[in-house]
This record gives sequence, structure tokens and C-alpha cells, in this order.
Amino acid sequence: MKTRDKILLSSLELFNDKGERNITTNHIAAHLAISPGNLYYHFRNKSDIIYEIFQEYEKLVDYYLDIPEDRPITLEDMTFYLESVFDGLWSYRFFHRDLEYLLDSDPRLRQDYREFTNRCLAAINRIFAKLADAGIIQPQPEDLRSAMSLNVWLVITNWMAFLKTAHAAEEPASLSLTELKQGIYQVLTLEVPYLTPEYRERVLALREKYRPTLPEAQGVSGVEA
Amino acid sequence: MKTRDKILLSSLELFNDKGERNITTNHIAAHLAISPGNLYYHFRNKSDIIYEIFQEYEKLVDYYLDIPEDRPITLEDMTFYLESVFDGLWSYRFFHRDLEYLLDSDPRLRQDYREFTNRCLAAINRIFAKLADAGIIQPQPEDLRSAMSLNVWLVITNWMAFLKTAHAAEEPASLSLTELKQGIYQVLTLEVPYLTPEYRERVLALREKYRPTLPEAQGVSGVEA
DNA sequence: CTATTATTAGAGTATATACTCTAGGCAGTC
DNA sequence: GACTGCCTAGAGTATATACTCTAATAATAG
Repeated sequence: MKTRDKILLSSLELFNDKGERNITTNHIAAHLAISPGNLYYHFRNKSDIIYEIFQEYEKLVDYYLDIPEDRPITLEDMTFYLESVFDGLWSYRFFHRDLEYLLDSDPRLRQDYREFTNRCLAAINRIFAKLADAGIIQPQPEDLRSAMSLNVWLVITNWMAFLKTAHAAEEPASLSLTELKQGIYQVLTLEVPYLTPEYRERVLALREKYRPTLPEAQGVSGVEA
Repeated sequence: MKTRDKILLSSLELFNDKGERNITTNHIAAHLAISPGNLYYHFRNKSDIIYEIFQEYEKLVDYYLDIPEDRPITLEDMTFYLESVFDGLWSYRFFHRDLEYLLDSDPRLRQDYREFTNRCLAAINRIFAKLADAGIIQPQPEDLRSAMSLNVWLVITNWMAFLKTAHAAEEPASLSLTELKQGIYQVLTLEVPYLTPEYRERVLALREKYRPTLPEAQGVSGVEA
């Protein structure tokens, strides 16, 4: 594998593990057992590395959220979208953690991320429209659907931060992909009141599959309330 | 005003303005025109300053979210809770921005924040229960209510991050309290499907008051989709 | 084989950051 | 006036960070 690609891969891994803020270019070089000079031969600075990783992330999610225009949408499609988006979030989980700082330090990233957000929101919106067409959820007025889509986006992008911060003082690294996917339970919660009688039971059953197993991790434990 | 309090106040102001990551103890001292030594006479380190600011924040929100046990809840109560919580978020807005890093660097903060989250979730849960008692929303099974409460929490705590990141490349400092309170629109969106016929119109009217004025800031602009 | 280009090592640097240390001022008290 | 306790200044420091520079080594093309 090319050094350049190894740098991108290691950076992503280290960022995900320890947080972008805690990883310097020297750390990355040391982790790969290459010299700082070598790293800077391939990338002008740390921002460029991050920008390139973001572009991979963007491409991945755009690929997943390619909504078919020519056919109706199914429950399986919806499951796929949810699973995929959370997979993407997991693979690039460092990104949302320091999002604001990253956007402040790189105007290109700010611009691109903004457009990315808009594409995602539009995709969620279209999914809802097609779910209504398919008779899975009840149709809603345009502005309610937009606001719902935005709420879905907020839940999806911040579920991980919630998990990490609501976890006890144990190893903060103890987060797993399985736990992350409990976010799907939260997203489906948003759909519950809109489900049509025909699909209600099926979607509720799907939702159950993602129900958090440890009520403690859920946050509302009653005991501490 | 005592130097100690001035340090807390200036720190909060600077953190909110520029982000905790971009503000050093030397910056704080310089901003107050005092010496670093002086600052460190009053606080052992930066973490201690942040921890103390968090405790103020915690106290404020706990005070706002004191749900009365002896009487039913009204729509005015709900409005007050929402307004207050967003006021609190605004006043201590630096906090959620670097939350994960802050919790990673201070175990006390991690523990306290976790308990704080649980208290807030419990309070939201109780509010929903009392809204149902008051006939404003339809009663829901316990687990659905918990999941809904968690979604409310996710929307509330991350609305600001969304605004900051979805904004265009303009001044990132252009965020206003008014915009922030459009988060109330999003929270009320979550309640919409559960409203009782008696209260539906009143709550929808309340919600309209917080509707975002600029569709662009909303994120879903159609044009870019 | 040679010239050129791409890649790498590794020492080095300017700046920043969190924090320390010493000396001293100032207010009150006897 | 001397003592005490609180507060402050400001120079200083160890470490980290992002990044540069030079020279050497591999790879490739003619």
C-alpha cells in the first residue's frame, strides 16, 4: 500500500480511537514508523489529511443514500439506509466529535459539509415521501415532513455523542457498533406515531431488534432520577 | 467583583465566543489584564475553571427543571421549560461544543455530567407524563415515552451544533439567541403527532411562533437538494 | 549507465501552552 | 511599626505541536 494511503488509514484509525484533538501529525508518523518529513511530503498539513478523509466519508454516505427514483421503497430499503448510515458514522466517528472546530479551521470543509448536510436532509425527506407513497407511513404536509427529517438527522448524528457522554466513568473506548445501532431504535421511535395500520406491527418488530439491552446505557434509569 | 469571579465570567465569555479549545489560560489572564500567576493563584488549572462553570450551568438547569409535584402542568409551564432550557444552553454554549474532550479530561466532570443527563432525561419524562395527565398529549406506554424523552434531549442539546455547522461560510459568530430558539420548533415537532384534539390547535400555534424565518438556515432548501 | 524524479529520514525550529516560582504590595490588627 | 494573610506581578520553564530543511536513497526513463 502506498505511503499516502497508509497515512490516511492510520490517521482515521487514530482519530477514531483517541480523538482528532489528541492526535498530532507526529503521532501519526510515529504510528506508521515513518518520519514527520515523509508525512509532510504527502500532505501539506493536518487539515488536508482531515479534508481528504471527509471526502471519503461523504462519498460513502452519498453512495448509501442514493434513493431509487424508478421504484417504490420497501421496509428492507429503509433498514438498509439506517444500517448503512450508522456504519458510516461508526467508520468515521471522529468527525462529528470535533465537527465545529474542524469546520472553523477549514473553510473548504465548512462549505462541503454544509452541502453534505443538505444532501442528507433532502435524502431523508425523500425517504419519508416514498415511505408514505408505499403506504408504510401516513402522508404528512411538506413542512412537517421537513421538520421531522431534520429531527431524524439530529438524532442520527448525535446518538454516538450521547452514548459516549452518558456512559459511566468506565473505559470511554468501550463503545461498540452494536450499541451505536441502538440509535436505529431511536430513529424508528420518531416514525412510530406515523405508521399505517398495515405496517405498524412489522415496523415495531423491526424496532424491537434494536432495543437497548442495558437499560442503564439508555440513560433513564429511574433509580437515579 | 472578586478576581476569582471575574476569571469565571471572562472564561465563560471567551469560551462561548471562541471555543474552549482556542482559549488558553494565558488568554483569559490577558483579557482580564491580570498575570498568569494571579489566575493560577485562584484556580489550580484550566479544568478546575471549566468544572466550576459546569456546576453553575448544572445548578441553573436543575433550577429551571424543577417540576411541581403538587399541581398539574400547563402549556405555559411547558413553554417556560423550553425557553429556559434554551436560555441555559445559550449561556453555556461552549460546553456542548467540546463535551467529549472535556469529559475525557476530567473524571469528576464525566461523572457529574452523566448524572446531570439522567436528571434531565427524568425531568423530560416527568413533563411528558404530566402533559398526558393534563390532557395535552395522549398517554403513551412507558418505554415509548422514555425513547421520546431521549429524542427530545438529543434535539435540544444538538440543535445549536446543527445551526453552527449548517450555516454558510459567513461569520460563524452570527448565531443569535432567536435562531437558537427555533430549536423549540423542532422539539414541538416531536410532540405534534401525540397532541390531543383539545390542545392541538393551541400547541400548533405556539409552535408557529418559533418557526424558522429563513428557509435557508433550515437546511432543506430544495434548490441544493 | 545516467539523469531525473519520487520518496524518505531525521534533525531542527518557531511558537504555543499549561503551569511554577519568587518577590513583593496592601489591608487590617495589635 | 511590625506581623499576618490575602492577593498580585511577571519572568521563567518544560513540554508539545505543526511544520521545515537538507541530504540521502530508491525508482524510473532514456
